[in-house]
Amino acid sequence: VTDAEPRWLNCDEEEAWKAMVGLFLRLPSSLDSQLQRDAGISMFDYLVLSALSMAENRTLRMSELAKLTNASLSRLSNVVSRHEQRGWVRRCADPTDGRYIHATLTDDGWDLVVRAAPGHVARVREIVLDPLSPAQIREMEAIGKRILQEIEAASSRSSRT
Amino acid sequence: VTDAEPRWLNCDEEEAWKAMVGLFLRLPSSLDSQLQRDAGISMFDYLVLSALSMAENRTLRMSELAKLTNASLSRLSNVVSRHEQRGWVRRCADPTDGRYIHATLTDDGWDLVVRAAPGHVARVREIVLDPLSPAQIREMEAIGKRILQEIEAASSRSSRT
DNA sequence: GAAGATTGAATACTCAATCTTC
DNA sequence: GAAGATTGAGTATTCAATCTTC
Repeated sequence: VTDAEPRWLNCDEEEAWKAMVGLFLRLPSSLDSQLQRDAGISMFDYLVLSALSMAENRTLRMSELAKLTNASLSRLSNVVSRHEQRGWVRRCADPTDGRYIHATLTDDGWDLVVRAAPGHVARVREIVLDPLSPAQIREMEAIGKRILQEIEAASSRSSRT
Repeated sequence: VTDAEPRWLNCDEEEAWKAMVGLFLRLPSSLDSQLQRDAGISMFDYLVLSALSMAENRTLRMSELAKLTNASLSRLSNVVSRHEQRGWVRRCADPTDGRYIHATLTDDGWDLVVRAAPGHVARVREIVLDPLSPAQIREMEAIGKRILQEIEAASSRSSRT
């Protein structure tokens, strides 16, 4: 919030940014449409269920699950409610501290993840991993982590108001 | 859709993919929240208005605008309806071919873009461009374009059914 | 009939307000 | 009172169906 003339993007920056914007507008829908067609769930549904499938006892606290899936607690809560209604997940309070809620993947939920995983991984390989060189894959990781770190910093700056 | 054992991700791929997923789940909300706070619009609203602001006569066909903003025609149509109600955009049929609809940025829409741009660009610099080296910015462009190309290919494969 | 565009219904997301447990 | 979690209202997105114009 300064009055100085903003530093507009130069040509290279502009191009790179446009590619990035295109990516995060198109990649999610591309992954969603494969999963929706083949398993009837969204990418975010898959993230939630697969995070549970890899957890000890197929169980995680809601707040842990939210961190793992990059979601707000509110969004996660809504999504898990739907999952519970469809019988994929069960929730119950932590006996040692009632504030924590444990979400557990049911057998039906497990079966769904097992059925959905191969097609999802194949699509991720097809459009992301296989077209890139190993060096590019490493570079993508570095770039992604660097930006995530800044997002984290920016959001904690604005939250301590 | 093959029965062969799927090629699961190795460690490096897993890490890189997780970073990418985190990125496209968090980056949009980070950009949205800055624009929402400072200008009362979403990132996608900004993309639409700013695309018009850079077009000849501040005017584009709906279908062109959809391509530029990576949106479906249906999503764009809904968004532009709202923009029209707020007086930021006007639509009228192409006199030479009534199937085409021209969307034109109004003076109010222009003012909004002008007001919103500096803060948005500053946020993009802050969390994306400035933390990366010039080489990384070039690499990000290459990676983004490569993946977009595959997404394009995959979607045209599935549409010619 | 095909391309461009819109509509409406179903679904999902966001934000602020609320509730519970410690 | 603060952390964890949920709720509901308002808004946005998606998908299929429809409408127009050529």
